[in-house]
Amino acid sequence: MAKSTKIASLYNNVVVDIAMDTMGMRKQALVFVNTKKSAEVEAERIAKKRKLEKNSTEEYQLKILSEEILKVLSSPTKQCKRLAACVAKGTAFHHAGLAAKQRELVEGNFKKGVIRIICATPTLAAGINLPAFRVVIRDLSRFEPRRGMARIPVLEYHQMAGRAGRPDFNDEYGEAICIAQTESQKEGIIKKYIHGEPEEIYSKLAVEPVLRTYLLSLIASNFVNTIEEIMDFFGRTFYAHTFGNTGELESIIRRMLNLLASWDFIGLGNIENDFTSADELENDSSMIKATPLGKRVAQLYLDPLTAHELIKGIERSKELIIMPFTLLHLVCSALEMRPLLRAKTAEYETIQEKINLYNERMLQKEPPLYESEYEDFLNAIKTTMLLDEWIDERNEDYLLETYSATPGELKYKIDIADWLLYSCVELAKLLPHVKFVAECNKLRSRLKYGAREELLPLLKLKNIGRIRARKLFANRIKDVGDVRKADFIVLTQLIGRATAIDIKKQVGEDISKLKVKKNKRKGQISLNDYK
DNA sequence: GGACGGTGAAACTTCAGGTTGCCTC
DNA sequence: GAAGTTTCACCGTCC
Repeated sequence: MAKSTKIASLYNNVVVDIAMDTMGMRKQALVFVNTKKSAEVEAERIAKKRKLEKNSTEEYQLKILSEEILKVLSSPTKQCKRLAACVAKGTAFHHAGLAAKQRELVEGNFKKGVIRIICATPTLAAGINLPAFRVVIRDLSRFEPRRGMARIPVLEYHQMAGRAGRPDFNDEYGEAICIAQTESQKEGIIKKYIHGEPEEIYSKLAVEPVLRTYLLSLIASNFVNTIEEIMDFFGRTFYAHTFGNTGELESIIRRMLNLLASWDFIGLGNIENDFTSADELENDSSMIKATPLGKRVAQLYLDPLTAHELIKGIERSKELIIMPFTLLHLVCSALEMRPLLRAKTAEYETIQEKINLYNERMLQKEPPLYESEYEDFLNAIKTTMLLDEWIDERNEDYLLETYSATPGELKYKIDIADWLLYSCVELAKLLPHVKFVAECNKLRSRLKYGAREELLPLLKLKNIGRIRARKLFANRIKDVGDVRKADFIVLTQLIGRATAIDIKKQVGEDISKLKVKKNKRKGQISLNDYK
């Protein structure tokens, strides 16, 4: 049923008007925008206009939540402070740059009705089930690298608009609102998004990294072992179904087989490793098998090209001193790490200095200047610098200011780097390169905690992260043995009573035998208590 | 006259997201 | 392509 709603224009901004109107109805809204920055700015704009009743339950609830959000990281970033300030007014922004815990809090408290408005990038529409009475789609276009500003797909519009209405909360209907600046824009939106057909779904199989990954895993799992079987298999895929003609696919497959063979990931079934090109095969029914290396690559779900580059790096490292920076650079050069941080013109000098510093020891070679890959190379170095500073114990706030890398993005990069380093370990075991395995494992621990090497012994203890470990280390408690020897009072002063008891227990000391009495004043212990 | 603050136009900068692996000391 | 941010010129006010 068509229903028209008039919303008063009071704030000189359509989104703020709609948001205030929604809250006035005691309902909730989701606002979708096309950049992370816009999500933050829009949430702040609404928050500034929101007036809460003084000393109300709502104000109190939001204050508590706001404080919780601020405390998520040990040192709050500018982003944390902005989010906390918004939440104090019942609005929030939501995008992939948030710390995981903050996302959870925002989502959970929107579901509970504590947060009334969320301004979000499409993250929210994709996976999470967060319905709201109103959905405001402010931006229907988005910047795309080679195309400039492009209209978003109809399917994506449906994803967002579909969040409108909460039947569980007795909403009889929901409202999805698009913002148009002009009358002609309005007509365009109605034509494309309201009455238009969604796009066809197409197969991504012909994208080379996907194809070579599947090709290798099909061979490695012995699902297909001859060119005939391979062609037959791909002939029955959705890709072939959509495009009909498999001629193009077939030529790509043959090219991929040649590559896999030249990288030693596949070989002939009877005598392993004895062909370097699929063109050498006598016929299409020759038995093709994965080599042990190829099998491992397939098990790791690695793109064979990435695996090949990693292997080259591992081989190269045999003649070099392996350093954390060069290891990180090796994984940052992999396709899986993209999108990389973008090197800005003003940063070229600092980046160049890093390159000069490590140049001779780099596991990935520097491409020639002025070639198209050079920009990627600089971006990879900048991403490496971010991770290198992280393992040098820089905090999230510094990293956000220096690299514009939000806590959420940092976490994502760390996860992928960890997976690639794990892959390096597995590949290096097969090559074999023992020293490389050890260095990778050490680096993985440092990456996990964001700590220097000297803290690793302490980080093995549960409930000890980089902050507490650094405190202990600064007080000459440097490993498990030192923890065992350490005075309980000193430990308590450094990391708090509960954690002190906990880690003493972990190193095999039963603290209850130490007759520790709690002082009247909370958490404090006097010398007399410790006998 | 100079320091300071406010304002607005012009120039500049930046742009969503998030699968896979595993046993390990 | 457009939103958001930064920079800078300009103006008014105050001491």
